[in-house]
Amino acid sequence: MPVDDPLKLDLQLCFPLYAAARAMTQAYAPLLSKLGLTYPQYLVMLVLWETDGVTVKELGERLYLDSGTLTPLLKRMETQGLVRRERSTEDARSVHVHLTSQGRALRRKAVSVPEAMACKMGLSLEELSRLRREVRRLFETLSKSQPEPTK
Amino acid sequence: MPVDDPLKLDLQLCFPLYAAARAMTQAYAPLLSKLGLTYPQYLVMLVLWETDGVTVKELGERLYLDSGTLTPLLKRMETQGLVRRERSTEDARSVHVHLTSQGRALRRKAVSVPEAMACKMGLSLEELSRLRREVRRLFETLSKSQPEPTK
DNA sequence: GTCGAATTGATTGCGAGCAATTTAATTGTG
DNA sequence: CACAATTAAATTGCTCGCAATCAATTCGAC
Repeated sequence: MPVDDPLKLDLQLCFPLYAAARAMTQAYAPLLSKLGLTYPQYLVMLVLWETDGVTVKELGERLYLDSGTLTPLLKRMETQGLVRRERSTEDARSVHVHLTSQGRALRRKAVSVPEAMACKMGLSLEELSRLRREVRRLFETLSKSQPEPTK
Repeated sequence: MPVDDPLKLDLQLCFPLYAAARAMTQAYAPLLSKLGLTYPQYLVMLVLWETDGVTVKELGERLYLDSGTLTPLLKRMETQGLVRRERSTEDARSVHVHLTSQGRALRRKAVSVPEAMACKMGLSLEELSRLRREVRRLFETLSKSQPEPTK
């Protein structure tokens, strides 16, 4: 098998990306479990702490997740007492997600999470921001390569 | 809410990483579905094309996946006729995974995948290799921050 | 105003991921 | 040899993630 085997080189970027993303959620786990959250649930809370009362659709647009993922996830969070789901009165198709007082209160326990993670990643601020920019660019390119059906 | 809110900054590296990894597997999907593979299954095939007959444990070490993920995945691949699972004769605890002739043949259809993906990612070779190095470093740091129980 | 198209969530079904436990086999220690 | 500790897979149970489909609602052209 040649050294420059394309099926070997292929393990180069995509696989590390895949492995790093999983390692990242695993690194979050011990921090978030103290808050009773998983990583995707934490992402939902980040959006809600910033903008309470968004619809499921808006949540999906911000997190790039669809209702098939969000609906059951939000139901679990509702059972936990972190959020309330309310169907809109103006447009009965949409559902708004509101923080409960418990959900708002959880924010105070979450403020230490980002620093703890930054520490675990062991990158300088410049490295972190450069890597972020590059990964985001890759994400955008990949997103566009998945052409949504032009209506 | 202050502009430098840590819970806002937090969306900066981890979330793009998480989103990019998902976008990446979605970009693979149309290419791999022609081969009847999912992305994790493709990873298993990459290892087997390189080293046929590895054990489940070795597969797990290379892909950072445990038997809880691999066992059902390999069973599906066995049902598809791509691999054969055989319990070792020397050590009946371990299971070796072998390619079938069909699994070996699939390699020819897979050789075009890496280039197609490289195209979708739209990065130069230098960008690609730099990003790979950085993501891999991040992965290694994160892995170490998850101390395996020292026995 | 009415009817067809579009939009929003919910549902279903399946394939990962992973923690925790279980089972079976092997190793090491006395 | 005996038996405790270790190891490798498998199993269980839960949470994503997403494609495909469905139901309810709203929009828009007429």
